[in-house]
Amino acid sequence: MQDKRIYELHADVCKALGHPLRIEVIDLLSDGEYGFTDILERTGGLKSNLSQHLSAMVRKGILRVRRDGKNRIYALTSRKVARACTLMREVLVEHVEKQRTALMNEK
Amino acid sequence: MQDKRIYELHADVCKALGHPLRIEVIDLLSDGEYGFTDILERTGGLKSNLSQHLSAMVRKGILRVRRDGKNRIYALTSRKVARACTLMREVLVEHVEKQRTALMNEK
DNA sequence: TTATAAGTTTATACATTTGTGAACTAATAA
DNA sequence: TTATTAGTTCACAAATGTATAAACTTATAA
Repeated sequence: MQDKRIYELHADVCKALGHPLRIEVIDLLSDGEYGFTDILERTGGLKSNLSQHLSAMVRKGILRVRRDGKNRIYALTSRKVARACTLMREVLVEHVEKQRTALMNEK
Repeated sequence: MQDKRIYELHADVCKALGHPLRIEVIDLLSDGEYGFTDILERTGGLKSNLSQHLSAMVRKGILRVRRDGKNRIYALTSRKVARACTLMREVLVEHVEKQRTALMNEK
C-alpha cells in the first residue's frame, strides 16, 4: 500500500503533458530538436514563461537540453513522449466525435 | 495561430493523467471494469473525493460509467489511455535510471 | 411507505500552478 | 574590458486544482 509513491512520481511526469504551451512544445519537438528562440517564435508569449515551462519539462525527464554557444537546443528525451501525446489526442478526438453524434441523435 | 484551441483541449484531456489517484484508477481499470466501491476499496480515501475524480475523468472522455442497479461501473473508454499511461511510466523509469547512473559516475 | 445503500453534489478552505516583469548570469563580439 | 545576446531565476499576484464534510438523490429492500 505504500507503493503509492510510484503513483505520485508517475502522475508528476504526466503533469508535464497538462498544459497547452507544453503540448505545443512537444508537438513541435516531435519533428526534431529546436532552439529556444525558435520555440519562442512559434509559441509566442514571454521568454521567462517559456523558459520556466521548458525547464520543468527537463526536470521531469520529458525534454533534454544542450548548449550550443549562447543558444540552448531542446529535444524530446524519447519518442515515447510524442507517442503518448498522440494517443491522448486520439482519445480526445474520439470523445469529441462521440459527443457530436450524441447531440445529433438527441434532436 | 488561433488553432491554439486544440492545444487547450488536448492539454485538458492530458490533465486527467496528472494526479496520483487518477493514475491509480487508470492502472486498475486497465485490466477491466470495476465498480465504484471496489475502486474505493483499493485506492482508499473518501468516497466524495473519488467520486469527483471519477466524474472529471468521465467528463474528459477518459472513462465511461454505466449503472447496474444501485452500483456504478467504471471503465476506460479506450485502451489508448492505458497505453499512453504506460508510455509515460516508461519515460519516468528511464529518467530515474539515467539519474541513478549519473549519480554513480559523479562519485 | 419508509429505510438503507451507493454514490453525487455543493460549499469551503487550502495548496499548487501559472503568468508577469525585473534582476541576474553566461557566452560571445567589439 | 565592456556591450550585447540569449536565456534563467526570482518574487509576487491571480487562477486552478484538491480534500473534506455535510447535504442531497436514486434505486432497491423491508
